[in-house]
Order: sequence, then C-alpha cells, then structure tokens
Amino acid sequence: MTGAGMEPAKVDRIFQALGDPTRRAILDALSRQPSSVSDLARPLDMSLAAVVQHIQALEESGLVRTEKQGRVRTCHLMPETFATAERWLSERRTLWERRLDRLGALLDEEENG
Amino acid sequence: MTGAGMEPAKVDRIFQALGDPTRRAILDALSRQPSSVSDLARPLDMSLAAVVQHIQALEESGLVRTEKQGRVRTCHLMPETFATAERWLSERRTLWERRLDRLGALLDEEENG
DNA sequence: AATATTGTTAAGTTGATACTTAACTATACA
DNA sequence: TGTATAGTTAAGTATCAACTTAACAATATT
Repeated sequence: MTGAGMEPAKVDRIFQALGDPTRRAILDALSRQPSSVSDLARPLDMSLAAVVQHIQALEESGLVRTEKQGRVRTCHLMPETFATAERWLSERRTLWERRLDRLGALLDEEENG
Repeated sequence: MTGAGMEPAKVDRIFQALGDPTRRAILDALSRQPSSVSDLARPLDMSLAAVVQHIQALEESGLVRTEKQGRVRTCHLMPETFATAERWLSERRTLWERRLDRLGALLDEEENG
C-alpha cells in the first residue's frame, strides 16, 4: 500500500517548480555538488536577480534548501522532496499498470478457461 | 548504469505539462480508468474547449494517448512517459544521495582511520 | 577607508498560457 | 429528417510567470 499522499498544495508547488527549464538546470547542477548562487548563475544566460528568484521558487517548493554564511548563500538538494514527486508519478503509473494487468488476466481466462 | 537520458526537449514538455494542476487532475482521473473528453471535463470547473486544450498538451508531452472512434475520443495514460519523468528525478536524487554517502564515509575514516 | 563581491528587493515590461465564447464538424439517435 | 451529443478550432482576453534594470545591504579584500 502506498500512503494517502501529500497535501496537494505541496505537490502543486513542487511540480510547478519543476516545470521551468532553468530551474531544472539548477537542480541538475545541484545534483552534482552544492553551489552558491553565483556559481549557479554563471552558466545561465540571465541576470543574477533572475537566478535568485528561481532559487526562491525552488526553496519554497522544498526541492532545495539554502543557508547563508557571510555573504554567500549555499544551495543543496532536498532528496525527500524529489521522492515526493517521484511517488506522485509512480503511484499513478502503477495504478494504471495494475489495471492493465488485471485486464490482461481477464482476457486470458476468457481465452483459455 | 542509468541511460544517458532522453532528449531534453522531450523532458521539457513532460514537466511543463505536469506543471499545471488541471492537467495533473486529468492524469489522476486517467490513472483509474480511460475516459472520454467529456468524462474528464465533467468534474472540472471550465469549458469543454479548455479541457480539450489541456488534453492536447498532455498528448504532445506523451503522457497521454488518445484514439477517436465515432464521435468520442478516449484518453489513456502512457506509463513509459511517466517513467521518463520519474527517471529524471531519481537520477538526480540518487546522484546527490551517493555523494552524501561518500562524504559520510570520508568523515568516518577521518574519525576512525 | 575604499573597493569589489555576493546577494536581495522592488518595480516595471513582455511573452506565455489558461481561459473564454462562438462558429463549426461529425456522429448518434428519435 | 431533424435534434442532441461529442469534440474541434479560431480568436480574443486576462492573468501569471519570467525576465529586466536599478538601487540597495552586507561582507570580504586591499
């Protein structure tokens, strides 16, 4: 049995955050190592302010957490939030797949039984 | 080894499609049973035309496939596309988690070794 | 102390996207 | 044959999201 599922508002913000390609690029970079805001901004073709805004969205979604020490803010992934999104997807996928299996079994019975 | 990953353009459309709450509601309904366009529209507080447009986005992303027979178009989930999104997430999550593990091991060595 | 670096915030612009209505096509049904 | 049902398409609107610039704050460097 898979759990009852997370509050929809949380899932909403997670998937909304994942919907933007720049934010996914940031997540991709962060999967390799924690990084500062300007590290993350360097390869991206946009202002630092824009990147800051993306990081805020990612943090509000829970996909990223940040700490500031001195003048540099360091960002890192939050794997549990990734897992929440994965679960949303896999719950629906497997629900569907199990349905297909049952249907297949039913057809077999009809054929053989 | 996990594969090299799918063409980014495809992943883009998948996650963009997943970013909308109405579309996720449609996917949720479809995880339980295949449905016609008007079946899907009934619980949603918007015009049929709007729902049609959402379904088009879902179909272009590959999350849903549809066939029309007679005047009714039936929609169903495409589990492989769900799996593609799940893989994108889990690849990054596990990359990060393995990194954490290595770091933990390193600290242990330092402590004990 | 002066300067450079790092990040934050506010305000405005622009383009994308989620809707609407309306006109239409195609199929099923009485 | 006429009417209801199911869906499609086009065109317009309005909201939202992603950016910009600019002014600022805080910390580090020389």
